[in-house]
Amino acid sequence: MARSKYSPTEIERKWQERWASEDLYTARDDDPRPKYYNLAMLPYPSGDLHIGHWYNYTGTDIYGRFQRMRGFNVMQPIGFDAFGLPAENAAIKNNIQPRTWTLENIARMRQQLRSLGAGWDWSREAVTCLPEYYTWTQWLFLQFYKHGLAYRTNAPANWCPTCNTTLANEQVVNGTCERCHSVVERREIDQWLLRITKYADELLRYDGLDWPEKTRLMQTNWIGRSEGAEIRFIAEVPEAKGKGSERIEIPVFTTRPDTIYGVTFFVLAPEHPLVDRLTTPEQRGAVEAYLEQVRRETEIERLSTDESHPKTGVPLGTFVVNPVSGEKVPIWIADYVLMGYGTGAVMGVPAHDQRDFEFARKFGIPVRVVYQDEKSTLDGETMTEAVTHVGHVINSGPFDGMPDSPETIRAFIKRIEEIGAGKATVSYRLRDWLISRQRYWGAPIPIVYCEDHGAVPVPEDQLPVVLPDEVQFKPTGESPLRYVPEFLNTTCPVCGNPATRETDTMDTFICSSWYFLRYTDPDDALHPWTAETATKWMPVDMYIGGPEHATMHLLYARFFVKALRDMGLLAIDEPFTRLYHQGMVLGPDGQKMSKSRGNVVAPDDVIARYGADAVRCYLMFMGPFDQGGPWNNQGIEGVARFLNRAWSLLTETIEAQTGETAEKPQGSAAERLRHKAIARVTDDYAELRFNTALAGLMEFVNGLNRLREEDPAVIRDARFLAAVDELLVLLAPMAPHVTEELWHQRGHTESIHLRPWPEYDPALTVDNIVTLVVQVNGKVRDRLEVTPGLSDEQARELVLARPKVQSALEGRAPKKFIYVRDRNLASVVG
RNA sequence: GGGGCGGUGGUGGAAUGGUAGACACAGCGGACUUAAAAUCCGCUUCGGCGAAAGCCGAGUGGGGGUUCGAGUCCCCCCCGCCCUACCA
Repeated sequence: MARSKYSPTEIERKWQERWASEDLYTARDDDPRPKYYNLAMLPYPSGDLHIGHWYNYTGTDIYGRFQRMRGFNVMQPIGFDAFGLPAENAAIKNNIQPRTWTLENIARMRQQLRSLGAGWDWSREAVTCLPEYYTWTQWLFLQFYKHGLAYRTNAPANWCPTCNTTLANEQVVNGTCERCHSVVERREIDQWLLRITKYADELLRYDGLDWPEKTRLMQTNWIGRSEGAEIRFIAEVPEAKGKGSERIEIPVFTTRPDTIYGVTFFVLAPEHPLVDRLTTPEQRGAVEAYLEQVRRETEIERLSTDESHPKTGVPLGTFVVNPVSGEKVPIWIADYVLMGYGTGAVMGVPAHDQRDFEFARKFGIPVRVVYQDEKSTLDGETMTEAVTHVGHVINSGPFDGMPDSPETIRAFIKRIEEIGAGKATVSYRLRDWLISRQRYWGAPIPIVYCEDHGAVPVPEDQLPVVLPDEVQFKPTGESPLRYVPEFLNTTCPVCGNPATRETDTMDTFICSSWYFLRYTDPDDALHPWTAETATKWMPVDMYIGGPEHATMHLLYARFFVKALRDMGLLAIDEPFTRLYHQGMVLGPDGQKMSKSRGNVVAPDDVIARYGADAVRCYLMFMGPFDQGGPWNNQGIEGVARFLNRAWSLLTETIEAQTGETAEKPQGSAAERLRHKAIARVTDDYAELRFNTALAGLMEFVNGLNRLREEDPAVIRDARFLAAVDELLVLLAPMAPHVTEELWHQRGHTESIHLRPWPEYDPALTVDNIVTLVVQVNGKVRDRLEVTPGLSDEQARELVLARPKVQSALEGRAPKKFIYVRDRNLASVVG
């Protein structure tokens, strides 16, 4: 018998073209079915789609296809996050325009994205580096500015000396640049920030979000909300020449105002603005030496992997007065106090804070206990570590005897407020979002500087501020745009006098903070999105991407949506209703893939050899989708074999249809296999358990082949044919090309991907003979074939009559008999 | 230091408190073939007994507990990975 052979390459090309020409995956805004916005994180166009992209997009696509078959109007767009540093680095290295480099990469990656056979809605594609996109990025910046959410300030910035640019806190990893790993320095620079801190509290709420616990926790920790008090200590400025002494108040932030009687010293961050004024002439030399040391050592220390850095510091020679106890304690500076958190000043309570304790012990500062345990064993002289929560208050005047509790803290705050020394307050770890980049390849910040009018926003009708193509890349530390006179020089929108443009560009995370909105209507030339379609499609129902974006992109996008809502531009609170993180595909050696290890698997090669369907299936079969796993070159062979077996089963069954049907006993077995497969596979798809879904489909195929072995004529039984048809439908999300091909060979003219998802009959998922497992005293001792659903009495009688059960009981009478009908299990205790 | 995830055959991994190892990979044996590839069939947790069907024992990082029954739940310990890190 001449049989067609499964040759994926041909089939896949054919169907990809056909789907494109029929707009099969173009989501219509006026479709009456319920919408489903199925989103994958958009790629950066680095040049080639790597296996991680394939993994992410295969899972996303399978899920989208499943939802489409379940009756949803699925919108599954794709685009490119196309601004960013690599384009500029490539420009410098290869003497090619960043724009050219990027667009060429995009062209190549579009082909690769197509070769995956995913149901992308290409009509909605967005490319963030094109003026029709970034004009709206700039417009959004102006809205943030208008609403007081964008501001410019001179503040210390993370500076990467190699990339010659500032970095956001999120881009600093272990004190080094996340991209080039140079040690990050601190510099004072004028820069733009977005006021994300205004939304800190709301960002801590995840109402209605189906997000991984881990990701929510990471965001919560990143935001780092601490309740406490701001307390003003009073310092005396040393007498300057010709002036008398002066008293100034220095606020500290503390979460433990209840330990204020335990303060034995006071510490400022080295960068604190009052350090200079509070240094006595005697200490000036030592202080300046220390400041120099901190500047030199901080970054090196941050690099060191030492668990605890030894505490360093130096006294200023001046003192502060504790506003509650009236006591005078010395002021120090130390680099364990950070200018960027709280107020940059802390009250030192060594007995009850471990960092303060280490500092005090090192410099011989007294340790005063203000919380005592029941047995009064705490002694400031002898204790070896700080004790944070214990017993009751002592040495604290009117507060003595109060327990370690939130009420006690409130009592202290009340007292502090009464004497006018401070107030209850909340501090966050989260800082405002620094968005200025001294780089060329990004969206220009639409601001003009005028001598008379300062920073003036570019009028909206003059957008976009177009990025010029011809620039020189010089390692100056400034944006190359500064050296393009046609760009730099302009006129003030207010007075018309000569003015200069802002030459910094925006952090690319801005571009990716709203792209999911642009997808809802990417052709709108008059708005960033159309209210009506955005309302229809948002929020995103399922968002799939890597967990590494937890504290950056995913937090920024939430902030954007909340801010835009408050500006009246959106009517939703959250962008992504359900979030899912795929795992990582490792090299065959179980290690992270990297060029230096030589364990990189190139998707294009594998597809050329096995076809996209096999690659898709294998990626999903490797392990749980959220865990990933090592790539195994033999593993994909197994999956390819499975697709071949399915192909043969299908083509042979189709060919065997002669018009005559055969009613065979195996037909009803085929029907049961079919209903069981539907039940199992549907659940697995819904929970993104693609590995077990595929295992279920393999069992389905193996089962049908076994029936065929028993009686080859079964393939003309209508129930067998129905089972084989169902196999195609169930496999379609995973292997879209081969199933489409066979579906048409089967005689259908409409795409299999528009089929409704099948239902199953629970009654038909039950076998008519089941194995009853018998445990005696907890050990499996016997198995017997029975019809399901025996009564307790029937089961008891059958089981106790079994010789193996008898011998296991060794003549004892059964004390207890448990029959679990649903589990087909009996347990005898004797 | 803090937080999270995980530890199951030679390998990747299955397993609503109910037959541990589904489904695959690799391996071994066999069929087909002049031969090989491909394909198909069988075996494959470990130890012991048996000619075999099979039987007995152990077994999910280690120790304890709850339960008729624990990979799964509880307590203690060990190991690995990821994130985070002087946040007052």
